[in-house]
Amino acid sequence: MIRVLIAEDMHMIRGALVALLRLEPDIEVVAELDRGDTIVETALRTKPNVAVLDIDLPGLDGLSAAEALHEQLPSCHTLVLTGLSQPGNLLRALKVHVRGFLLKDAPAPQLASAIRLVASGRRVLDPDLVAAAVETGSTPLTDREADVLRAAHSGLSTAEIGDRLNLSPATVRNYLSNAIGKLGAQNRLDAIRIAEDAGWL
Amino acid sequence: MIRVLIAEDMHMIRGALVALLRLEPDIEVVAELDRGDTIVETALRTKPNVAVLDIDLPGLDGLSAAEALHEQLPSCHTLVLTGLSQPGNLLRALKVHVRGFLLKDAPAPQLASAIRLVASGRRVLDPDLVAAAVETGSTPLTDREADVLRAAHSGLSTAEIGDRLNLSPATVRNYLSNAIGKLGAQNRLDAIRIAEDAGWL
DNA sequence: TCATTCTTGTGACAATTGTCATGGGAATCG
DNA sequence: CGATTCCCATGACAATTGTCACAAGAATGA
Repeated sequence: MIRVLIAEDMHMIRGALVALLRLEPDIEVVAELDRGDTIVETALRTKPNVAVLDIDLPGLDGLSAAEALHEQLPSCHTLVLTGLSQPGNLLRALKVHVRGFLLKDAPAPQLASAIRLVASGRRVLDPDLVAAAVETGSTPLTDREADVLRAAHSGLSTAEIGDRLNLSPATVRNYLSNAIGKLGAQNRLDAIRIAEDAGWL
Repeated sequence: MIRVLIAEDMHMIRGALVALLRLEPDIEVVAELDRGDTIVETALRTKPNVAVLDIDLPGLDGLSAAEALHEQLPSCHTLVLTGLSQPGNLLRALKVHVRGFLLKDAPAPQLASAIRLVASGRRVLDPDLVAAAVETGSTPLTDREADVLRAAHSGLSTAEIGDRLNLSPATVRNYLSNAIGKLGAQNRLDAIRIAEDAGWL
């Protein structure tokens, strides 16, 4: 029997996924969570073989949780289940020892089979996704550049970003200019779009 | 037996929702779709009592499909199932005679009960969502202002927006300035964020 | 018909944003 | 110990963006 922990913030989706898994005789859902910051403690208590994690979770994102989980409960392998195919996320996932990466757009039966494969120690990676991820590569942005872009993302002006990050407005503009250049964008809005689509944000 | 059509673009989610509904003895899923532009024809062929539609569908968005469906097959009532709670979408949904509006964040059992209520002619609306929708109201933007904001949304410069919409750059800036003012935003990025969150975009 | 709103445009001005050169301090890595 | 890369900052300049006043034609609706 494969013991599964599942973390997905939208209740109905989570319930539906659980219903899907209940149809499988060899799979048992031992924990359901709606946030990321309780994943490790719950896993330590319920000892799942596979953790199915959404990336976009409140509290702590799924990839950070996967990293902590790998350290504290190496016997539990992680399968990431995400909606958007942002290539940067796949690379980050591999770095934190995620064993499987599945899109919510994949055919429904693949969930159970991916869980079985991951449980048996194999990896589950869509070759097209891997190719796309390798092609786009990992982020060209420095930490600070990414910080500034994230702040700009919420519609703040240069001055406000400076306030929020304790930077001089001129420095903020420099970082944004760097980011715009590195991303091949035309302006900050364009840069935000590009970084977000790539999963670098 | 309640006949249900379900349209949701992410395959695994759709499959999971169907699995959830198969547990209900009085509900039968008669059609599964992954795009919006085939909803009406499929409904005319399969005669569902309830259409469960995601809003964000390729081909044709769920609300436009709901409108067409209401005209061509009035016996079929629509239940919208959406991820984000953009208040503007709820208002638009009511305008096109949608009978139920459910978030993917709602508890899983509510899907079946909402389907039963809608099938029996009742409405299913979360009071909190309705209140939020009434509070934010409908869009203050004119069609053109919304067009320009949408174009700006993809990171285009003023000149490019003008090219795309056949407007003088000065006119584009006027529209953006109007939109920024109406939305109480600080700049175009902020305006885009506000309009998007409200579901006005 | 008249008032109103929407669409489109101009020109001028102010404010913000993007670019570039330049510099110093901290950290990392051979 | 250098070399390199980040981080943070200035100042100056150019380009873009945001604001405002103003205007004319089209459409809508009372």
